[in-house]
Amino acid sequence: MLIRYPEIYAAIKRLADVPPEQWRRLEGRLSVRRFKKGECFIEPGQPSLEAAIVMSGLFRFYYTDLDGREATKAFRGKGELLAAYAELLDKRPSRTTVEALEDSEIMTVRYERVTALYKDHACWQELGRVIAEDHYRQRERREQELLMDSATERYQTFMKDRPDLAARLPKKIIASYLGITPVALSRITAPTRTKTKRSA
Amino acid sequence: MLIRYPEIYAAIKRLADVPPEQWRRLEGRLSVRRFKKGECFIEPGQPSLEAAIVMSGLFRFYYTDLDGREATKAFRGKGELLAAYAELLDKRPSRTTVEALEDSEIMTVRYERVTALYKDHACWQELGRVIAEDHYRQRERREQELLMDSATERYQTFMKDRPDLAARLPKKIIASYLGITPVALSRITAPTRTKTKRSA
DNA sequence: GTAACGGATTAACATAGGTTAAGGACAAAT
DNA sequence: ATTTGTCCTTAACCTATGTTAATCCGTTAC
Repeated sequence: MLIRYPEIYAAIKRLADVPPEQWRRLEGRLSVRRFKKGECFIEPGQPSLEAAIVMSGLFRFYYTDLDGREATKAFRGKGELLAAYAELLDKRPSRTTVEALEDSEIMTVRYERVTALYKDHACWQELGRVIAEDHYRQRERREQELLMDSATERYQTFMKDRPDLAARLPKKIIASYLGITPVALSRITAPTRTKTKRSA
Repeated sequence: MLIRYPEIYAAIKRLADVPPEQWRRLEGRLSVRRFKKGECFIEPGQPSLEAAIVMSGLFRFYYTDLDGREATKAFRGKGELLAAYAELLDKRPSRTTVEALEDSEIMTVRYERVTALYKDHACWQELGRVIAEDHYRQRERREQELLMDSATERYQTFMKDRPDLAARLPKKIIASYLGITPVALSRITAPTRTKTKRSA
């Protein structure tokens, strides 16, 4: 029996040492799902049971609060993981929305299929560990930015680190990711006065 | 051979299913270290090689930026883990300070002693995974607060979730954790006007 | 005891970012 | 071609929080 999705397997192998015969146990459980721009993979209140890998397209994670204000938590593109991670771990319904920003295609698997493998082979524990560590780093970095950098600095960092996304995204989404309003972002990008650093 | 630190072993067992014979392999590598109030377990620029468990006392993690401003990232007390986590993972020098807020005692182990065990028994991968997942949840929760809640709301959440810490900590440290100045915190706690929600 | 120091509070002022509203550009729908 | 809707920008005004500085209090050092 062959590897059916060599591209996904290669992506997984980059994270953890999953041998082919283990991979085949998961591979059979994968299903393809397609999303049109604007459709949601995860909506708040839904039980959060599936994880996925993005094959093509782009997704946005965001919180919505009681007043309807949203804050964008992350973007995920090709080869990246799609899951309401904290909610999966806690088996809680999601408070997060995961929305396709472009027409997209993903491979999904029920999360319990993965956790069921934990006891059979250390490679699955390793995969879980590496993914959790990756996620941790992203969150920590962002926490530090939110705590210490002004909106202008966060904008500059974003433009430097993710020029690809900056080009693909409407500015209001970028503003939401930076934790500011579109109006505030317009002020930052306006040509006239340049303000750079939060004062000391 | 007996378990030498049953209390620590019990704490570990709560996280992952580490059998006694595996635990003994790590236990022999633990060393006790003591810190007086104000001393640092980790300082910026140091290579980050050790992880530890707090036996008694209290520690504070904080970033320092170029202008010397600090932002407190987390507190860790008895039974909790002490490590510059992202820096350990990346084998980078720490950008974080970990400072004892009270006279404290910890058990340390070189991080490589732990990673060396990963290949020998799945329980260590599991432990690593569970710890990373735990850390992830903490960061994600805080990111959401910073993104969506006003300083007043963050203060109220902190007082509700960690009344124990609120009682033990000077207010300037709490302010630093909330991402505001001591002056701003004083305003929030001032008796007169009560302001609660960020407007919609 | 007194001096020195660090933390907390308050006031006065400065500024970043939010809110509202209006207008313009562009795309999709009719 | 007109309409509609969405996004972007700009302006005017408002509020939360930062900054600086003065004062007070409690602790530690002398």
